[in-house]
Amino acid sequence: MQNFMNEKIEDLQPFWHTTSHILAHAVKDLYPEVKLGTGPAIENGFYYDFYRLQPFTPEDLKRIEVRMKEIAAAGLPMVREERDKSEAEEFFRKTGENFKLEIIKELPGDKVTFYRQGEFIDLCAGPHLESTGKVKALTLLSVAASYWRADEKRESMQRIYGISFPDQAALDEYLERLKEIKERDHRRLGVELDLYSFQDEAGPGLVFWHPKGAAVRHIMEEYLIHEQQKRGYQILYTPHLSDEHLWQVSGHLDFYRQYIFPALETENRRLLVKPMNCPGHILIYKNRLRSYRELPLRWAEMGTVYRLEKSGVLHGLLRVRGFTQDDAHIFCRPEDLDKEIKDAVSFALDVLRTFGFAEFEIFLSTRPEKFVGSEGNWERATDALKKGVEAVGIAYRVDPGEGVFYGPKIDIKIKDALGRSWQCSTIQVDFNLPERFGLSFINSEGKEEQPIMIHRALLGSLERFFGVLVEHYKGAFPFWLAPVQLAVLPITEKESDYAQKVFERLTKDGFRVMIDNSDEKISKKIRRAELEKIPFLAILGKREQEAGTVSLRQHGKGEQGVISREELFAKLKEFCNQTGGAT
RNA sequence: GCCGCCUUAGCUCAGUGGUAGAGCAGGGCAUUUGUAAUGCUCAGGUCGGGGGUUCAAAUCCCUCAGGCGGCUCCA
Repeated sequence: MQNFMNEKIEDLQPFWHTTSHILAHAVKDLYPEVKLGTGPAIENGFYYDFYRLQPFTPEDLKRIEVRMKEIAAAGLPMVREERDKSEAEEFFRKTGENFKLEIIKELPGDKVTFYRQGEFIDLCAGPHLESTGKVKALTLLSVAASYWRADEKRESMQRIYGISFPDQAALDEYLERLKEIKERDHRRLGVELDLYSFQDEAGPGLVFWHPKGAAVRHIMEEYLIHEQQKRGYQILYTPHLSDEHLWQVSGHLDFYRQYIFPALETENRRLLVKPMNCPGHILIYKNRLRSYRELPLRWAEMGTVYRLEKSGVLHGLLRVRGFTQDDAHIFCRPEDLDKEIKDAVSFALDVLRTFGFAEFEIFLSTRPEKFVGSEGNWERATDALKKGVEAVGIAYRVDPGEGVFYGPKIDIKIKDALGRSWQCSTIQVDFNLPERFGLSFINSEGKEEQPIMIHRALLGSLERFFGVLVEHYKGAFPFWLAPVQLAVLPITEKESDYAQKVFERLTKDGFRVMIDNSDEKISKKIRRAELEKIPFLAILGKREQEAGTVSLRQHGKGEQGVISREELFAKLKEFCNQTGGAT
């Protein structure tokens, strides 16, 4: 989950922190045997970690919440107390709080601070509210496991999450937002709108695109391919399997092994399913001698890759095991780098805007501690990236040392309709692979020179981006993307011939149209089509048939009046060209 | 992968030891309808798979799979 009203978060931190103490207080009251971990404020609320053998049940949470409300209502003052470390250690030894003891031992200095509210005392640096009474509205949200000190070898704690506010209205607003997030969840909408599925029989993290989801994906792909071709990219296809040797040369077997599916043994080879597209593109590059005259080469592939993600991290379409990247690799001369980067950045933004996103966060990640290539090259590449970002006129942030070992990169995140951000585009300079594969071209002096390689994905993974789109539009895709753009709804059987005529004409014109010939009342047909979030409905009754018109209805907007068929075709044509935020 | 929870009809969910239920969706019939749910009727489940306890298991236990919430991870 992302920030809830950015501007408020800082103010609410002590607030949430205090509520986490109230949580711990309540838990100790009700379950004295529980041992306390830590309980900070987080981006959206707070949590507290507890060590307890039995899991907390939903009923437990209810009891705890009731007790918390009592503690809050009691208006206990939060008293800060300074203690000698030895005294504090003695205290926690007596109370058996071994996790607190562990923390104290690692704290610098010989004083520590406690916060006391009524009978409850906790080791804490603060700051806190002056009284528990400030917390007027609170709720517990969930309980989940966590490792003590985030170490999977240590004790498993139970982490209780909650949130609180100074008034009930703010809490209600927050819960409303949670509800909204749930309603937009692409996993729910994927089922409701029959877009895609996962199949137990096939395995986790593998996407089955149903006709409607596939229709959207196909439009996305066609659009991307077309835009790339307009910008001098060429399309490649590379095999899904290739010899293990290739992955040894690329280095993936060394540092990416845990994500590669086990090898397929065939005859005298061991084949790996590709987790990346780059080595394949490189083989094509190396297939013959390259001249500086043909650079830059911009090679793109809708490249489907498979990565063995741990089962616990899979999440709908956002984290899968098989996905398709809108991948491209640009091989260029060092002197072309600036232009190629600049073009790639503005290309990425164009594409993201087309899909309806208007707000971006751009990150420039620079050289990490461990790196390959020369410092001079890194500097030049980082400089090129910087210029590329500056050219598009959007503020960006530098993440020092966050680059990958093989080169600096630019990441672009989009903000969706709820203000949540999602990582999409990435533009990375690579000093590693050209070296490993010994790439070269013949320069104008007839000498061999190493090309610079840029990895670039615009949407990232089609699956993931599709999931984000579903949530962004709440399943109501804009006209140009909608799997069904218009539904023809005859009012009675008597209009079915006319309806068929309209349906066929629109279909022939290339629109994605369905016709509802079911034996239902028109209001039922409309309801069904509205629930499917079809952008336009053409309702045809006796009057329309006689006049050769259609009664048009737009999703979410209701009746749009009666228009002629020609007007309808013209209108739909126009809508086709409306990308970006338009419906 | 780890911890916890969950898995009953296509979907959403009742049913806690005595051999399965509702609404929606689907099929059929009637109805021919004017902008978000016409009525009647039928069909649909080896209760996620396997094993165990018991006279008897959707229900209790074990195990596997999948999902969910987190943790960790996401060069």
